[in-house]
Amino acid sequence: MHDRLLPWYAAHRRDLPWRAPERSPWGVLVSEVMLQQTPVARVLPVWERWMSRWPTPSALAAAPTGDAVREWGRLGYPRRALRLHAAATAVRDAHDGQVPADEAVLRTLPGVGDYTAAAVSAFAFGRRATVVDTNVRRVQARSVSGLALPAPALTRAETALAARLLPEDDEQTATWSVAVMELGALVCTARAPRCSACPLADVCAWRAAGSPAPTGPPRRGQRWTGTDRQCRGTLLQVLRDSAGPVPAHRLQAAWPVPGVPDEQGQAARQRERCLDALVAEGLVEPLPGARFRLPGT
DNA sequence: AATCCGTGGCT
DNA sequence: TAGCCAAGGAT
Repeated sequence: MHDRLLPWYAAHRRDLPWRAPERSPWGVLVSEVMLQQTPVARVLPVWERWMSRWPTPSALAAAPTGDAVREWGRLGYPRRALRLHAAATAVRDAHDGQVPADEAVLRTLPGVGDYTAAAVSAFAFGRRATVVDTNVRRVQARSVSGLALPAPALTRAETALAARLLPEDDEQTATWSVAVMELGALVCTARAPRCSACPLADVCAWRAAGSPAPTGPPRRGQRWTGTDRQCRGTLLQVLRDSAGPVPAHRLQAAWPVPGVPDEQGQAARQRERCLDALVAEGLVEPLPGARFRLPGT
């Protein structure tokens, strides 16, 4: 596989700023956190502004958390902004301001799980690490295991397979991992894979089996309308888009939104519950006089 | 282990 | 059009 995929990657790789030679480990960490469950196209402009404003972990750590939440914009999952700020603070206070290279140390940072720790160690420092994301899982499931899609949750076997597929040469492992991910992102996609453009097509176990349809239970979709997630997003958007403190009545006016049913005032209770949770999580700061704002802004 | 946590483009 | 899903993490 290596002699097929590595040349393909060299020819087709996207020139993303966090892959540029001059990017810092901090830039790589920021990109990996932003890319969690979020498409590249939406991350690009936010990453550029973020790195321009906060070129180092210490720079971010010196800013109010609310500034990070606002700069996060509409990337989604705004707790990631909070965790990235916390990670920057930990880097400043416990690691002399330098993003650590060791996977196990990275793993201790807020918002950094198994995937992100391996990715930063590999992509920012060139270390040997087993990087397993949804792209890697899908490419392996198809090309090696002959399955249309990977299992719902990451298995030990998948991690073991990813480790076994890494090139022996330590110098090549990071490039290999990003190449597998790039293939999953551009060719071996979840919905409509472009097998005719795939460098692995003639060795792919899934194709050899006749490209069978997915087996197992269909993924249950995430509801959205009327959920706490929609409510939280709506409340936070009001605060993001406001320069100063927001009176409670403006939040009350924002929820429920048109299209969301409000039986017996349940939407009002939901709004208060979500607002309380946002405050408890540190995404919103309550002020005297029934006003609210992004923390420290 | 299952669920929660945003957002918006794509088919 | 309404799901589907995108470089996961925390609990």
